[in-house]
Amino acid sequence: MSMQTKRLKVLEQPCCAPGAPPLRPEIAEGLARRFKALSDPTRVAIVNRLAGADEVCVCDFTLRLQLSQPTVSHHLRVLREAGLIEVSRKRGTWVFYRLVPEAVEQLAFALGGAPTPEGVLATAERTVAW
Amino acid sequence: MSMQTKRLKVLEQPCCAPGAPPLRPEIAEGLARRFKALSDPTRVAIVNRLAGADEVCVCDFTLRLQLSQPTVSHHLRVLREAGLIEVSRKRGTWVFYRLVPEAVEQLAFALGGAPTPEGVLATAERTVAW
DNA sequence: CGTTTGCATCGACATTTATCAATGTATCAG
DNA sequence: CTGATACATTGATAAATGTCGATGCAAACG
Repeated sequence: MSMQTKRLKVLEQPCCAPGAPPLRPEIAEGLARRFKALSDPTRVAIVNRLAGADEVCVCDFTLRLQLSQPTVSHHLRVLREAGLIEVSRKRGTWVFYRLVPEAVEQLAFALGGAPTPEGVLATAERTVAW
Repeated sequence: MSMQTKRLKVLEQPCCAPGAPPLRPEIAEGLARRFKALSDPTRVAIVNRLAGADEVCVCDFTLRLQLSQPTVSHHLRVLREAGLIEVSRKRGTWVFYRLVPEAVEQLAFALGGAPTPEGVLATAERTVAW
């Protein structure tokens, strides 16, 4: 057993979909902390970009996003400390980040989303009937 | 055709699950705005309570939450303006709020959660295998 | 009518947050 | 070793946010 024990600190129960059971305060706090990591458009864009690739170089973000390099670094830190992303690799002076799919899944599950079969996909043909 | 045309302003595509397509900036902003509504423990607790009942009186929140009445009213306003909750009924001086399930589903879907068949349930036996 | 009750709004305040310039720190190229 | 590059950290600042007391307002009660 290599040190690969997956730690899942918080929240494995739905909270916000109809029928959800009452939440203990600390669970609500943990959820709020993760939602806060996604409460900024730049960070949503970062997560979205990471969702479309295996890993992305920080330099990619500093190029695309119209923000200073420290600001980008700040947003990456917030997402990292929320457990939504992690450093996947360092090559020379480059740093690559990747998504932590389990963390995103937990949030989706908390919101009542059924666990996706493969954790992948969910294409756009669910363009909603309304 | 009664006035029941459902308006779904924003975001009907996944954003943050592996394989998600690139997001237009305004979509990322709309998502961030809704996540921000859930970025506070009190508001998560409110949504959670609303998820467990058809409707809940404001007086119920002011009693349970350890906060002043104006503060509770503030949080309800934030959630309401985010489209996550709405006033369901007014009886005398009482005001009742209810969840807007479609709004929560949208967020779950954006995070890669498969659309729940009935919009209900998602029990706790998905206590994760880890 | 006046009073009470439940909730919203306003004004004030302390804390947090997003942002940038400046600086620190590895890593690579010469 | 020297310089350059990529990223992180620090410090500062303006804006946003959570909180509360005071006030406003509409509905019910007497």
